[in-house]
Amino acid sequence: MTLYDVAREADVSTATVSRVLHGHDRVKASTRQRVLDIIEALGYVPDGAAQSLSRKRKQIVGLIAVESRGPGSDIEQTSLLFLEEVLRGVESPVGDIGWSLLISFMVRDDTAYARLQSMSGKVDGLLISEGIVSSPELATLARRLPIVLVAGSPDEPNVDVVDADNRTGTRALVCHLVEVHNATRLYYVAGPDEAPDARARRNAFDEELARHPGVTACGYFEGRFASSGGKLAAQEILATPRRDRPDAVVCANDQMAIGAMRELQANGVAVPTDIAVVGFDDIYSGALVTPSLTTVSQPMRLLGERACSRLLERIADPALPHQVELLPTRLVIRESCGCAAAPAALVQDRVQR
Amino acid sequence: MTLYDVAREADVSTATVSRVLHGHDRVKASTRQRVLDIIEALGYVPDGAAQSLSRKRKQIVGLIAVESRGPGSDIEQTSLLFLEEVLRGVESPVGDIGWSLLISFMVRDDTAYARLQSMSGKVDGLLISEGIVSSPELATLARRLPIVLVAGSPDEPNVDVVDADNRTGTRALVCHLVEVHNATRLYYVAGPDEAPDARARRNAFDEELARHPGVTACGYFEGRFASSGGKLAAQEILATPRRDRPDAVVCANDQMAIGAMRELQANGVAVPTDIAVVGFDDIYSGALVTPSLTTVSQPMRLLGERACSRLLERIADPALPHQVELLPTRLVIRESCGCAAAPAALVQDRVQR
DNA sequence: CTCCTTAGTGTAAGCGGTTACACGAATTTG
DNA sequence: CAAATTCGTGTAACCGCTTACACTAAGGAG
Repeated sequence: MTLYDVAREADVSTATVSRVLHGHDRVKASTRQRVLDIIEALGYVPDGAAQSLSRKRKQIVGLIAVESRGPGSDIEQTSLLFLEEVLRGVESPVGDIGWSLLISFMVRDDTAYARLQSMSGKVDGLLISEGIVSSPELATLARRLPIVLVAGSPDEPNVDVVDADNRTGTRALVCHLVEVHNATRLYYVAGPDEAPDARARRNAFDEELARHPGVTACGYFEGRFASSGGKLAAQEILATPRRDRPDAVVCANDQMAIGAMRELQANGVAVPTDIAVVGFDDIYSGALVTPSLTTVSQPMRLLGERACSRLLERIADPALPHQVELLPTRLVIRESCGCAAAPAALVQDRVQR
Repeated sequence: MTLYDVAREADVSTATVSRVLHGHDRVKASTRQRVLDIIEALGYVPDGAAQSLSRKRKQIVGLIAVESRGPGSDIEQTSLLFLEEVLRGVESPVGDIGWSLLISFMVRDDTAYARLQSMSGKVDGLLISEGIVSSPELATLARRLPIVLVAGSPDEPNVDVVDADNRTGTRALVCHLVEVHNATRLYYVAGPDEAPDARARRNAFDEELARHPGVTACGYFEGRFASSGGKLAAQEILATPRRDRPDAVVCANDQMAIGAMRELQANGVAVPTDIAVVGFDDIYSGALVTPSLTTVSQPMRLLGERACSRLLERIADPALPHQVELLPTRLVIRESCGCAAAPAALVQDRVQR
């Protein structure tokens, strides 16, 4: 079932069928109708590969999702909830113009670059959700096709970056703990250092702390973004004498915050009375736990949407200057920071720069 | 940067380059090396569209995800958590053989069929996650390319179906409530009737009830799979006189169960003491709420994996007989059914058929 | 030393569309 | 009414890769 079959059947040339298919040129109404009828009758659908080849445009964008299977970070806990929202965001601009989305999960290993290469042959542009390949490799790729980093480190040349404003979000959160709840001893549960957003959040934590004399970081723990990491951090805290314990535990994501909170509670520490716990991401579960989790909300869907739009712009015009776009985050005050069980209203804080 | 450029540079024919690229034929070692060096130096990557066209195989499978934006079912609550796991399951067999995954979100509307058609031109086979198009349309599609229904109604001809065993799971759950907790008045919060799994669960609920004389369904509510639906159902229950209330509320998914539970609790009804509440799906949040949610776990990742493998098999051999495969579900007993806060161990119940 | 294999490589015909260009017919213009 | 447009359509090259087939050179068998 090809264009030729349709053309023969309708007794026209393939050019005419193609014209009918795309409404481009002027085709006599009667011819058009005849061709359309044949197409309908034959159930003809154009072959995407042939179209891509001929148009020199695949009309496909690729999305690389990181599949972290590292020890201590199982799938459920890591990127779950994050990817799906981003995905929907991405699909929206892509679908609007009739393009498609090719997705691939990759582990950060030595096969990643090869797989990326092969993927790069099948798409017009790439959305990479994190630094799964080294910087030089990325640069090589970027020379061949447009690349937008989603939540990546903003220091790559030749790529665009769209990210949530981890810095401002984290600082607002810390500021809230210090200024509203008078926390003076903060404990930080970080994400893996190779994740750019984990680094950004941790740096912002330090930065904000530096702005408040008398407030100290009384401990760090690298929890790898898994709830088990939060649990381990909590155990470390529980192992210290009561008076050396922090006032508040700031976690680089919600899963770890939930893990930490539960472990503290299971050992008789009241949250937030004894120790406050806060997270980052605003996952669905955060609103359900007791006490409900104070956190920072990332516009995940918007993240996907903006990244994809940017990519499409760049595909359309590769000469565009490269940009870094930071999307605003929003402080979500709930109970685990020590605030009263507030009405569902979400409070918006602002940090001074 | 095409195959021809490489061929010219290496002073061989395109055929030889192609052979080197795929290791198929015997190529002299020295030639091979020279070609590989040139490829490396030029950073050549084969064009996917051209390969697809030439091979008559796109090496791409499509996944259609339902995007329900209907009233009362926002995105977060509906398929969240479901899709992502399935996705990862699907990607695994696909990635193993170097194929790709094309994904599209679709709303069930009048454009769906057209979009599906267009998608069908870009892939070798389709994974459809629900009945987003009518049965005859599906049949037409299935005539042109292999289709596997993920969690679909098993009565389609010409398509394969892979689904979780909603029936057995639901029956085990109901059986548990009745036999262990002596529930006699059950209230059912259903999903939207157009969703095949919603229908399957509801039917199983009725079926199991019929097996227990003296046990009655004291109410139904269609909650559209959103937690707000659970809330509304709970309000309906709260509006009835205390003695007319159910012993247990069985929800077609966890989000609704959580919604119902919170609304009941907010109005002074103790769960599970006054009324038990159970769900379906075993989402991450279910373990975190208080009381923790008794539910049925679906092997979502396996679902994706099996569906995809089946599709690949069918693409390889279209003559294969069509099959329906039901994947086992697992009863997850926690607290919300009335069981004591058990150790983390998960209990496996079994229902007699 | 001829004939037959086999290794190694090239030629060129597709794969299924798109589209620049060409061309006759119909229509408009002066 | 001839010339200039405009309309409607066909011809065929091209997109980049794969692969059947053909061919040469070298090695082995008789």
